[in-house]
Amino acid sequence: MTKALPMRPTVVTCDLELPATCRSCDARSRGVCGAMTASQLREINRFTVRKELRPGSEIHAQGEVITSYANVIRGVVKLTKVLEDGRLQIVGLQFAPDFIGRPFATASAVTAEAATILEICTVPKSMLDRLVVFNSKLERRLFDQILAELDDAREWMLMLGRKTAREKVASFLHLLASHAQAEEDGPFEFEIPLTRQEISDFLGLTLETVSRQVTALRGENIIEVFDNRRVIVPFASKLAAAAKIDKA
Amino acid sequence: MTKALPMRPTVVTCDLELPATCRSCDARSRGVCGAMTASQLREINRFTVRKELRPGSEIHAQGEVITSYANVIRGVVKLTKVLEDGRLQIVGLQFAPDFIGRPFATASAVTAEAATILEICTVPKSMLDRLVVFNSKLERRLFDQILAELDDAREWMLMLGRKTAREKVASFLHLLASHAQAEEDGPFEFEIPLTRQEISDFLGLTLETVSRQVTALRGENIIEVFDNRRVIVPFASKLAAAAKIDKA
DNA sequence: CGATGTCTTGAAGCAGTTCAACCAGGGTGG
DNA sequence: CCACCCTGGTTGAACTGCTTCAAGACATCG
Repeated sequence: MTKALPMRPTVVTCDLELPATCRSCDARSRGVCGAMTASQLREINRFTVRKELRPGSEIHAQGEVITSYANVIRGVVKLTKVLEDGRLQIVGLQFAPDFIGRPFATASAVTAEAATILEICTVPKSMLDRLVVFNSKLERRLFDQILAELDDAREWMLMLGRKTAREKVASFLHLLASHAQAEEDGPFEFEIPLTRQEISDFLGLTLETVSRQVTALRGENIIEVFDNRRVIVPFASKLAAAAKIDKA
Repeated sequence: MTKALPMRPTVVTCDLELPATCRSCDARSRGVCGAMTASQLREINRFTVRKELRPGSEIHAQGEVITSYANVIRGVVKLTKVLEDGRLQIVGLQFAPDFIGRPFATASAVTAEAATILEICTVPKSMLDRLVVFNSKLERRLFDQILAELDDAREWMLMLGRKTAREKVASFLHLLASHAQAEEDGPFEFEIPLTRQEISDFLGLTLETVSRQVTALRGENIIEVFDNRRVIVPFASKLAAAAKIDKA
């Protein structure tokens, strides 16, 4: 897999050798691309495609054959499952620089869809599958990502099965808050990337209940809300308490 | 993995070279041990410990440091998470020959506990962690197991968030049924390995609701029940319909 | 035999759903 | 520029599916 470069004997990693699109990309430092050498990135870069998607557009559907993977560059992806009668549940949310796609599987068990304006970097499945075989570091990164998704899924099972509507909404806001900034108890602000309907599909509630609980949390000064989407959390600890986050 | 003949000098895999305990073990054919050579199994076998646990005894607790992995030989393991006030949710069920333990993590995010009389084969974490580095086939098996657990977790998220009590109970019975036998629509029988309380902890219900729904399903001739634990399903398709199993 | 644990059944209560009305912002076109 | 509609959100009132509380059935066990 190592690829020789024009007139340079030693293989070294240098930003200048990186593809232009990779240089400033978050996926290289914190995502799966960080497991690849400059030469591998240059190789793979010839097949990657950057895409910008509008909210609601589908990346792949439940049951569909997967032909490519992708990395989230900017925006939020929602993973959903539906019953035949149309009942829908969001089973995962992915933020930059998360990896989209189930390694080794041919068909997807979930629908992946842009929740916000979304920028992704797609790569043909066959390409990455081949690379994984030789690059154990890359396989390990993918493994770590899936393990994190499993931990998240189980955390949400606890939320779905045992928390009240109020706790569910607080848990959701806490999740977004923890993505918006690192731990610390000062006041801070973030944007909700989902509609009330989508939040309810994530929490196993109705949109009316979500709306009522947001209003309730606002009434208790646990959050402030502007323009329906912008949230200010004066004390992260109060939000965490309302969410009954489990300390594992 | 190629299997060979007696009286040869080269290192090949032969049942006779296998540790006695491994010879008839299901984990070797269908579980992670299948990814190891006879010599690796002999090596690792010096550190493995077979244990028989009674229902309710703990394998490891939520937040506890993990020092060993294990394989389920016989029985059922439940993975649980609890909130501080004691509310509990089962977030995973493991059957033979599943692997117990989160690779690479130092602490467990869940409690693992015997749900039935349980036989497991434990191995020190450091031992297996070292082996994984050199055996990519083994890593791949672990990866596949985790991917299956993720798919299960998401399936259950849909159930927890969007199904009715009746559908939840039917889904649970369907899950057990599919473990008891392969697909086919004839009548068949299996045993429920959990108490009503545990079923409710799995489905996000109360034990009373579970009891009522079991009674209701029995009244509709979708299932027959003997001694509270033994179930006969006359038509698997009727159970699947009641469970609203999603076709992905 | 009482004691204990698991399960069932009944009746009352309530958290969250359902149905419906209304509000605010943002196009769009006459 | 205003009337119009459309989408997303809020709020109210009635309803209901599940929970809660309570009692009783059944089996096992010292």
